[in-house]
Amino acid sequence: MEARLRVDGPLDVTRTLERYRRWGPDRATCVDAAGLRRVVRVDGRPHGYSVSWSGRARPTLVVRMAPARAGRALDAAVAEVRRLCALDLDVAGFYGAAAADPVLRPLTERLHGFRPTLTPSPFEMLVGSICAQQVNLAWAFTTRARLVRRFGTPVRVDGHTVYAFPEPARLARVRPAELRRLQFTTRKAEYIVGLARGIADGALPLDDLGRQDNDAVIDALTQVRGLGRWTAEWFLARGLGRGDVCPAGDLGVQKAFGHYYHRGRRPAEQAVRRRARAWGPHQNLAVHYLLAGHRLDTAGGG
DNA sequence: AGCCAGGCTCTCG
DNA sequence: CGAGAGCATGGC
Repeated sequence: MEARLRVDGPLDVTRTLERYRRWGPDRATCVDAAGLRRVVRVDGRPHGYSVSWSGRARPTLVVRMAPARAGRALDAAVAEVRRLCALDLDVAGFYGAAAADPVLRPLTERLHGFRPTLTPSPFEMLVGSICAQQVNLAWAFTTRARLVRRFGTPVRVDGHTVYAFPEPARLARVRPAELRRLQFTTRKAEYIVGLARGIADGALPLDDLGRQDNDAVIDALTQVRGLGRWTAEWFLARGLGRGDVCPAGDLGVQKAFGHYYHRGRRPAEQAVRRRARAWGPHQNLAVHYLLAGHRLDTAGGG
């Protein structure tokens, strides 16, 4: 059972999904030369699926699922893939706006078809962000991977074991001491369990956030212990796919801006915010390209 | 050895 | 309010 995705606008799938293999194999979103494997939940039931693609500039994406699965599960998988590849973002519009910009234009040429990956579920996005708070990204990846293997649901897909990301209800009944054993800090353990409980008991209706404006989302998220503005802005950018967002407090963003606009000196958050605001609805993509360009220019660092 | 990593909370002045 | 300490660990 399979579905084909029509891609509107440029898409370099391999480069877009590269972040899922940068720090080693990701057990929730498995990307290798064969393609992508993941698990989608429908009514709480996990369904494994795989994605392959061909063609570079305008690839065709094929989503496959075991034939016994209901059509609804395949639809859900297709919806996930649309998010993972950010197929609904206005990349062409960004390229048009960037054409007049001496910094962005070369980046759009070097990184043609590159898109941010939008995390399939709000909970997965927020837990990933908590893992990444303050520590280097390699360590963030390590702790997140431990959490996925310890509490996720294993599913066999094409001969590989892929883990469905743990649901809030599962992490809600974890004792923080169990997360400490995975080398989460006491604080982060409390944040993750607290967040999971808030979602599981309905106090924090994450799925409603998609209908609220940016400021309302930031207000709602920053009321949750462990979620600050940095986390909320990345949630808007990489969770909800909002275009008019710049996580200006992010260290990597500041270093990238410093590289391109301040002779290598890291600018203050407000300076980043001011510059980004001029890009209006394209801030998210502009930031994404600056981060990636900086990574290329510094040979994998930053 | 000591400082830094894609922060956040809590406590003080 | 704004500043500063503390968090826990890996990498350089």
